[in-house]
Amino acid sequence: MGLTKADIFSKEQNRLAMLLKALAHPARIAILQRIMISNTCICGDLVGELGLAQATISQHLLELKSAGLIKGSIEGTSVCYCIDPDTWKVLESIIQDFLANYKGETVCCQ
Amino acid sequence: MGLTKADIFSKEQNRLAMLLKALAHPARIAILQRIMISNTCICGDLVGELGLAQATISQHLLELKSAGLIKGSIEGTSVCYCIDPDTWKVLESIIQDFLANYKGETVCCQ
DNA sequence: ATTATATATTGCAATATTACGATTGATTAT
DNA sequence: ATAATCAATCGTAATATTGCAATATATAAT
Repeated sequence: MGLTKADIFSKEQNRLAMLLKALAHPARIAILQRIMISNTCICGDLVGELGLAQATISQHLLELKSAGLIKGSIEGTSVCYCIDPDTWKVLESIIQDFLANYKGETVCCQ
Repeated sequence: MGLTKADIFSKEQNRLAMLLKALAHPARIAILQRIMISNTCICGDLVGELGLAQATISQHLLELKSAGLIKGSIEGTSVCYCIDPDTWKVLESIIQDFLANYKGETVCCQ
């Protein structure tokens, strides 16, 4: 069907999956790294740096924005993007919580 | 096209995106949580616990296995799954590295 | 050998994602 | 006003994902 049955999972499971999905593309990883490494907003530098068409990058930016991971502000003729600190904190927190469930190697399955 | 241009990104970016993609579904989150919370391998308990058909769960398990996140061993007529500790360590490490790029709130984009 | 049980695979339909060219909209410079 | 620049949106094609019924496979029990 191609349609996730979101209703049978918890709010937290859906939220984590949604955020991870937004991250789960090399172009979006690259965009976020570029923003974070600059430690500032970046304005339009992305096209040309990544080897993707302008429309494609705009689409990836929209996905990151829809997930709440970044926010953009119009700066003259270009648009500046930066990490949305609120969502980013949530992301860090729920990823930590998820990974913390792992208690280390087990002695089964040998 | 629907085909990611993996060749224009770094090995690390592709690897992180691949692992996050394997995680980025509420059913697979739920499966991993179930395995981790048991702190042992789990054998066939998944069908019935999640509200998905057996074929669907089998498919999600295959995706987790293909990404290297879990491994399975045949135990009589059922199959036991557990976290693959090697890949899991890599996952924790590269997620930490990725998140560590964030230097905190900036003063731009106001 | 036959049956029961558990998981994997196949085939299919519905929907989502990725990518890009072309176009549009908005702002700045001339 | 006009042109230039930048980013968003639209339309489209190719491919991927999600989900399940049906079937196949493999082991255990009778």
